[in-house]
Amino acid sequence: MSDEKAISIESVNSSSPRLEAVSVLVVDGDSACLAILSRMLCNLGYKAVMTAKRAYDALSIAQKQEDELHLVLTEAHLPDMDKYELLEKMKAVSKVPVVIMSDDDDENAMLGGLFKGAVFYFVKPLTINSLKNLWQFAFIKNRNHVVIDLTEEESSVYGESQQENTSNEGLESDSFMTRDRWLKIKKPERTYKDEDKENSDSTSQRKTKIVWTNELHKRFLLAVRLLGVDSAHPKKILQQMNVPGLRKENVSSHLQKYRLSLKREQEAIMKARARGPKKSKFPSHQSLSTLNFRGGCSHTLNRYSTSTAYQPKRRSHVQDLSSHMSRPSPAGSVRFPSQVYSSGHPTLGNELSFPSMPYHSTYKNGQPTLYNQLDYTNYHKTNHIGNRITSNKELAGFRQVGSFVRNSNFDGNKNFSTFGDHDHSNLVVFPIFLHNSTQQEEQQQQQLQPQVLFSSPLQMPSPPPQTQEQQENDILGQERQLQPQFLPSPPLQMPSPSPLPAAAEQQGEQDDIFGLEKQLMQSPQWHMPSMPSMPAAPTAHEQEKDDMFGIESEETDDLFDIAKGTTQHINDADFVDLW
DNA sequence: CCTGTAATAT
DNA sequence: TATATTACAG
Repeated sequence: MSDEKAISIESVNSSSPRLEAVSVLVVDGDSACLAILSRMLCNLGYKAVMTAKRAYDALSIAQKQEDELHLVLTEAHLPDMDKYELLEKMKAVSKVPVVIMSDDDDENAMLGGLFKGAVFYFVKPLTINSLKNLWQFAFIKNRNHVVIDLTEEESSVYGESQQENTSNEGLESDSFMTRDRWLKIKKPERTYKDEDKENSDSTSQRKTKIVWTNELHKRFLLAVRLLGVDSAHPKKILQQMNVPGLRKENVSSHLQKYRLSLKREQEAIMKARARGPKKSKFPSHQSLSTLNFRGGCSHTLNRYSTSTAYQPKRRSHVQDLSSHMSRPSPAGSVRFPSQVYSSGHPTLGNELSFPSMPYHSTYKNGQPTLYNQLDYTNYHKTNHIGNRITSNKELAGFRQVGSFVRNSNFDGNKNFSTFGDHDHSNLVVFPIFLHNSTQQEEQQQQQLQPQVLFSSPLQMPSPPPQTQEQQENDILGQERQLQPQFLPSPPLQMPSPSPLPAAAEQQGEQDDIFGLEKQLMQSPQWHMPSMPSMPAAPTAHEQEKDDMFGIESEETDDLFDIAKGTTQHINDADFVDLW
């Protein structure tokens, strides 16, 4: 392995064979620079060097040559587009990695560029070595990364060891970043061995933990439904969900849990029904939820906990579900107390009514079952710094069911704050930005690329606390505005018109569901870049915590996580355009 | 290789 | 607790 490494390093110094396979598009408004750069690149042996003086040219080239183009090297300031605008538009057109070069060595500028999707930011003047090594970025293309490990000093602030997240890719001084990144960026190929040596973390480090917010869960459910049971496998689901940063393992894990919850519900229902049809119906939301969460019946369901171990047939539930899942619309829609964010997000209340389970009536043995109607009472919300997480009943229930069953000694009065994760280690909260752009930019984008707003997850370096704050103010400021999902009017990015009127929640969801499905189909890539940290400011909105308690403590936890940069969260904001 | 499941780790 | 990871069986 060390051989391997030696070789790659060497190849960087001399002309690399890989370099010869890489074609580059150089974009610079300055003809002279353009000429020089392209000349240099040519001389270095790059496979092909194209040039563009204007951003639009670059875009069209990228679009036409998507397969042929491996890398874009662009000046930050182009005559026909604003700073970084090309980056964003480029994302819509091609996945080609973009490297920025600029005179501006301001950290904020750099971060901004990276945050907008650049894979690297060169501060001019570029050296010949830089160009020689440039090819490496071409290999980033298919990297389905996200990752961001933020880290460092922060943890020490909290007295935690940082051995874990040493692999920060991020925020470092230019030179440091350059070197470090280059080492990392190299194709994983078979160099993992030596990585092992350098940063033991990178290999074995636990992946960032995502938080299954209700939104994400809904996304998940939609995906499952859209796919139909037969193909509702992790991979497909993942694909369908289209949430950058979400990994198959996440989905698998969630799916596993989801199924478990379904199964248990089924069993619970069956049990109940067998017991006494009279009161065991669970037709109303409360009954079951209460049951579950209040722990009233813990004993009742208790047995399932043990059964988990070895149940002859598990497939069965899954199969069962299938029938449900494939059923498009519920008979009697579940009526959740229209839950509206105090934030004033009108449609979210509606979303919540999305059945998490198989739909309402199912025929089992010829008998309609209504178990699907159950709702979960444990409505609660969590505030994370800047991101509000609202658990919907389903999700909560979904979660709760599992936990409930597991805990035989369930305390009826206990608060179940399912979202608070007290594990400070590696929790990741993905804030979801609207495409990493301001609303205005967003609109511009829409005009140009109404439907395809593709953007890839960005790596967000995490600077030390104080600095970070400042930087954020400048760089992330824009995004932050989007954070609170109090967007006045959901910027719909898809053709599909009419955002669901708030009134919708009063009609059956069926229509909505379909509508949503459609929208979902066309759209959406989610954006969940990881965020270094969120100022507490947005949190100010003490929206409605009318539901659950135990929020405060969670907040605190999240603060820690976020401060450490290890928390990612999925923000509701991105749902705006979906619902 | 991909799934689903269970067990276990964090 | 919730989620991740791993091992293993199909």
